[in-house]
Amino acid sequence: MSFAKNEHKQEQRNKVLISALECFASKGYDAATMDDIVLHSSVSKGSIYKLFKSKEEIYIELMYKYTDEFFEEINLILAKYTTAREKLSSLFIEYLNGQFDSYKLNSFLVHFELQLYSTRKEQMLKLLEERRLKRLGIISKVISEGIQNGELKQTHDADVYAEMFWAFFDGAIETKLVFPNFPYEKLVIEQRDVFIKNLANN
Amino acid sequence: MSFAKNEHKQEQRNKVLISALECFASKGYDAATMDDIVLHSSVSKGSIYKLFKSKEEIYIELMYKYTDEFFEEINLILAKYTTAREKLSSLFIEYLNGQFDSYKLNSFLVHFELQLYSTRKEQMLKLLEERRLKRLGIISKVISEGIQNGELKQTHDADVYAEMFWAFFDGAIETKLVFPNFPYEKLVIEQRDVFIKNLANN
Amino acid sequence: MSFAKNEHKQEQRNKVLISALECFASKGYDAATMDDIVLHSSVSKGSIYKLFKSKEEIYIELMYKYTDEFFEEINLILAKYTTAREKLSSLFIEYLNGQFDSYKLNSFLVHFELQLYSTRKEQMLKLLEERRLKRLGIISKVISEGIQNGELKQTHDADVYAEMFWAFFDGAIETKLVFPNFPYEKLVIEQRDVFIKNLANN
Amino acid sequence: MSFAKNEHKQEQRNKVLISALECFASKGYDAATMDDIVLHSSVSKGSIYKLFKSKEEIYIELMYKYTDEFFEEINLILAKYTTAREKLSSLFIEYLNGQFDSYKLNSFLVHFELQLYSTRKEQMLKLLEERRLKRLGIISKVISEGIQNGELKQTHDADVYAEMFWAFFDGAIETKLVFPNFPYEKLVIEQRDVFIKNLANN
DNA sequence: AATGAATGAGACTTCATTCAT
DNA sequence: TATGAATGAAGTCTCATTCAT
Repeated sequence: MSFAKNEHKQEQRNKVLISALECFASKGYDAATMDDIVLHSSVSKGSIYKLFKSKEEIYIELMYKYTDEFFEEINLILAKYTTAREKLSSLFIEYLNGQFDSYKLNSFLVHFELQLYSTRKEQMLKLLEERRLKRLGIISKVISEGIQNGELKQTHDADVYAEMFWAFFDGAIETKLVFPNFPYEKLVIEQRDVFIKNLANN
Repeated sequence: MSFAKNEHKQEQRNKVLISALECFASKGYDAATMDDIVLHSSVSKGSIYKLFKSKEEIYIELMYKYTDEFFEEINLILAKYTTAREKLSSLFIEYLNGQFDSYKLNSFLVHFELQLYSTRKEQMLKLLEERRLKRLGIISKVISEGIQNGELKQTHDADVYAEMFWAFFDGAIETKLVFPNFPYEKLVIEQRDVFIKNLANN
Repeated sequence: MSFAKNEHKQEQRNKVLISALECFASKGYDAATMDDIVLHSSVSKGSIYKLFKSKEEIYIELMYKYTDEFFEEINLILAKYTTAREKLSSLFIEYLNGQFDSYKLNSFLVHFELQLYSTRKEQMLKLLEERRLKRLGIISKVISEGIQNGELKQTHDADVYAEMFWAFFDGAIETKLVFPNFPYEKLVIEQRDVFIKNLANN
Repeated sequence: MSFAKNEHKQEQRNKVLISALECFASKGYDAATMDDIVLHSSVSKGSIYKLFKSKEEIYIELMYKYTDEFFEEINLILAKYTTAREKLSSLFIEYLNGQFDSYKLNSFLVHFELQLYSTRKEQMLKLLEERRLKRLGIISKVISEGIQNGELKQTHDADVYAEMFWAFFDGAIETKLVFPNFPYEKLVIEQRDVFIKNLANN
């Protein structure tokens, strides 16, 4: 396949994925139909099935896309800072301050649903487990480094605090997705202070 | 309707709800069919439709059931203790220590999915919002009382901490549901300590 | 069976038939359910099935009832008059002047539907054919007698005019049933004049 | 959509409509199933539901088709003649002489049933009312013109006679549909003579 | 290569009839 | 005898996927 052709294919795939994300977000994975995606993406059904094996494959690809973007953003932020406290603080503020655009909101929503969906799909679960550990590792590493350089308390278990970091965000973001009145930003600020104060070597 | 008949009807409803919970948990709401529920509950299709208007009504009833049981358990625990610290601590330990039986796990799973599903159903959302505020109020009240009697720091906002309380659990329980390896119990212990230490007056 | 019991049975049957007529009229035979009839008649389902073999049997019984009442009314009117002209005229005016109560309207509606329905039920068709010929004979006889006693023109065929008599009414009543604006009464008056003038000897 | 595709679609729609007409005629609207229509038309269920929104929509479309064909035939006949008497006479003879093929018989049968069915569907009733008035207008106009040019008696009300015209046909055709022995043709001839003689200026 | 018409399995739901109480 | 809960066959409609053009 020539380069140009391959590029076209990638564009098409992206068009489909972006449309699918909106369809899945607005109707749910099951309720969204391939026709919805065809309409929304302006890519014909035949072409979609050339690009993706099935509706479920689109779902899975969306997960990859979400994951890639997720790590990219996280790493981008972390690279800007040097101390553990700055890194953690900036994640709270820069990435997760809740000023999400609709694309990001949809991504989160669809991702949460997919995670529960994957409960029944061993294969998907494995992929998600990997991503979970990777996500954990990133924060764990930041904390470990902070501990090693004396910034953070030695008494704390980096892994456990990394889990706590994400548990909070998962819960808070999901709540925000479902309940628009949820005071997400206020919570994030408070949690940041509590979290860092707890870890910090005063 | 006589008492005996009404009781029978309640039993049947319960049978269906319990079966539906398992079906929804093991396949997902959309993928689970009425035939699945018929098979699992040994209640005929016609009878199920006499008991419930639609598949979705079963889903909603399940939410009510879950909510009722949830508040019942929480209140039972809180009634056993007097100080705010004991109350909070016992919630972490007694209710949420993660020794969940399969019924409870299924309830959580189905409830999380329903919550995301309800994103697209205004009416369901209202009910969930009510429940959310009620759940919030329970913890908020415990914290407020602790603040008033000097047990907890006056500087903290009871509502914000109540939100943090639940955000953590939502995130942790969901993670536990999806990833069996997730060290839920260890996390809960740690979070309890951090949470209470943060709130407590020295 | 004792007399009292038998009478009770007849009463029950009547209750069911009257209710079924309203249900069939308001929803159509197919759309009306046995539960509708149960509700409307306050006769339990078990009892209805003791009284009638099936829903269709109720339909058929309704036809018998309609037919009996039809002939009774017609004969009552005819008995009051002596000349052919008076008899015909009075049928136009007394029986068919369109001041139908809702019971009669329902009877007509259900009867028309049943007639078309019976197209596919050989057995019912036979019964209807009999009734049709009987109905025809009544008018035919009136006309024949009028011809014989010189009241009406000898050149006319009594059977053909009898058919015309009923064809008009069938068409007019059906139209009236469907279209409330249809000027039924005006038409009946005019048709009476035309019909009788045509038959009458000067 | 290209012309060829659109044409194909029209053909398919027609295939389905013709099959549905036969199914509705032979079993009745309610008793006829979509599977019957699928089998009879050799158009798959999915395709039928692409072509028509629901079973009822097929019914309604059938009404439109019937109506269109009805007016086309009537107008074709009327266009061939000039005098009112000829026009009326030709309608009796050419259109309504009863030499109906099975397609026309089915159309009449289904149409009569639909008319009664529409009693409970306000929207359908409106459409039928329009058609009724249009049908009335055609005959009314013929008679009015005959009156104006002195062919027909001035004393008669064109509208009333137009109503009588159709009432007779409705009754006669319905009777013919149900009872094959009904002497429809003989009746039409007689009715024509009576009807025209009554109107004609000797 | 791209399209979208065609397919038909399978979903939810209804309701005439039966039968245990 | 009278009841109405229980049944499950059968209905309408949807939609992921295929394939001829």
